[in-house]
Amino acid sequence: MRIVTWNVNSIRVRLQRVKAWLAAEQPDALCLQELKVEDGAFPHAEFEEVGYRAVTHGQKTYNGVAILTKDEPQDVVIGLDDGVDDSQARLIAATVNGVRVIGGYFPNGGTLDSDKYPYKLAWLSRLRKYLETRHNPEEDLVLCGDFNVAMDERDMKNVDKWRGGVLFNEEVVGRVQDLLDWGLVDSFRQLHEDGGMFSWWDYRGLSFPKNDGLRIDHLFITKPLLGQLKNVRIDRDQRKKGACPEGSKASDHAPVILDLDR
DNA sequence: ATGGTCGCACCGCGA
Repeated sequence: MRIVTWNVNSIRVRLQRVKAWLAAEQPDALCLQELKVEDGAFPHAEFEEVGYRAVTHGQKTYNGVAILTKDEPQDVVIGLDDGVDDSQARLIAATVNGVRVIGGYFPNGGTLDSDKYPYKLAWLSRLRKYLETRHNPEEDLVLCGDFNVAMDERDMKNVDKWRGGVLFNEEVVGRVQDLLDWGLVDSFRQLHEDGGMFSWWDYRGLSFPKNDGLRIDHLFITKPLLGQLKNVRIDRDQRKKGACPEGSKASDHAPVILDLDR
């Protein structure tokens, strides 16, 4: 079974690339972030052409998440659904072939002194509560997405550039560690002790050619899935411009691919 | 040469 997370930075701009990638890689579940489109304008028919259906939680201009599957997803839950007044579409969950898949576009946080930063901290705490109230660590569960948090100095090239910022500081690492402490394991780290492998490179400043990246896109799994953990890899080629004009532009994130023995 | 980007939507904001 193959489960993937990919921040596509606009599904409309990335449509041809994602379609071609789906046809080639055939994941069982693809979690998408930053759709930047309302649900009514999501290109369902395009994905049906390559054998996928989608459940979406979109909004205009910003954010937006979806799960694409071959088989019908079960028990779809939209958002954190915790009673908090929150207009930002950042979470979607569904059971796919017996695995609970939760895909999130975690808040970036802006800067430490912006009002977006406390929202990020609160959102991370709300997600921990979500796991506590709806799930238990004995389930077969994958929490994946663009976490906008790097967990370790190995997961960035230029530590001095990022340390203390919104993507890598004691506070946000602690909040994501709280998610792990609920009963999750970083599947990528489980199989790759070495660093230097990244999932996001800023569009600015020639970050990708310099490989000035961060590993902020994660697939966390519960312990019952550890025994089925086969492979995790980052498809770095998808950060590169493609050959065909229509699908040439790349997202600033690469897909991260989890393969389970099941 | 010490900068350098995207996407959206409307020219500024978010990343």
